[in-house]
Amino acid sequence: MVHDTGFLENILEQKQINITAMRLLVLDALLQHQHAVSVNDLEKMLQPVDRITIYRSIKTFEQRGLVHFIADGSGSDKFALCAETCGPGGHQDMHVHFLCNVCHNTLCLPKALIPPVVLPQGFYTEAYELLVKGICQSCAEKESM
Amino acid sequence: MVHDTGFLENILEQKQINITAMRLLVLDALLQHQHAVSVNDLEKMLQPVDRITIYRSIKTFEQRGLVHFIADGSGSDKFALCAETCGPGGHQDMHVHFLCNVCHNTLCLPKALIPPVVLPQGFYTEAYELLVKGICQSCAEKESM
DNA sequence: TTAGGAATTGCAATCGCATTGCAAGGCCGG
DNA sequence: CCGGCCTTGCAATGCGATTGCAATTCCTAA
Repeated sequence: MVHDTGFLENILEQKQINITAMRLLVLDALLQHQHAVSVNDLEKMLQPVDRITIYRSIKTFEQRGLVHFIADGSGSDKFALCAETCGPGGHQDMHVHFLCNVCHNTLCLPKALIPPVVLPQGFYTEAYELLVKGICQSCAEKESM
Repeated sequence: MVHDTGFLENILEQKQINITAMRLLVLDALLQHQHAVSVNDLEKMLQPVDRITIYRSIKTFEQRGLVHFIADGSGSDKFALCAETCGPGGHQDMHVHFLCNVCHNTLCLPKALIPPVVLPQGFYTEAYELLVKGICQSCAEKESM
């Protein structure tokens, strides 16, 4: 673990998630990434930890509003830490997700707001998700060298 | 088949897709839906046709720019007919996809344009996809009765 | 401190979607 | 009619994810 245990426990407590050794490990691994990760990514990082435990930890995190799922069309689910305003009642991560065509990482761009979209008459919006594909900052820098 | 064979053949020819009996059946089934469909949907409609054939027909259609895939987070891939400007070179379906929380259908809203999104410095956009979740026109009407 | 119960974890099995390999069939040009 | 290519069908496989169940851990209460 690279993060302080107390720090991690605080995060779980704030979201009303029972503290367990496994969950601390999973959260610690999540915090080490700037980008969205898959269960496979976590499994590799956490070596002997059972895949199923990771799935269930993530599911619990999702239900309590600590992480949100991202469908980036890669075939496997990805997830990332939520904004602090998310909770058991629901998510409010209606921000941009960016999928880099070079490094294939998916990352959250919470600062890129999605402009309101005008839908045809009779449609009601409850949530939305914008997936932008292109070249991320990090890869763009490497290419220009 | 509910559509005229000549009509269907024209569509395939325009996209440079070889005409076969199976592909006419699949295309015919696709044209019967206003919303995006899954391979499962098609399999039910086309009864004795092998699932693998449907997968491969769709894949061919996708490569030739006749249909585009939609990831709506439902777990299974969906696809819908493309705009006419799509071709083997690539797709230009950067329109809104709407997932109804009531009937769970996904539909294309080509007329709802996506406003330009301002990304952080250093990010380059190549494509984007907006998935809006809510209540579709048809379900909204039923609920208000 | 200990007993009991709820929550969590691990293993095995299973499910669903999708893909691949390979052989058979159909189609077309020569 | 023959030969080759594209397409199709079946079987097997891969992979991500889920579920059932038993074992374990954790927490609380006596």
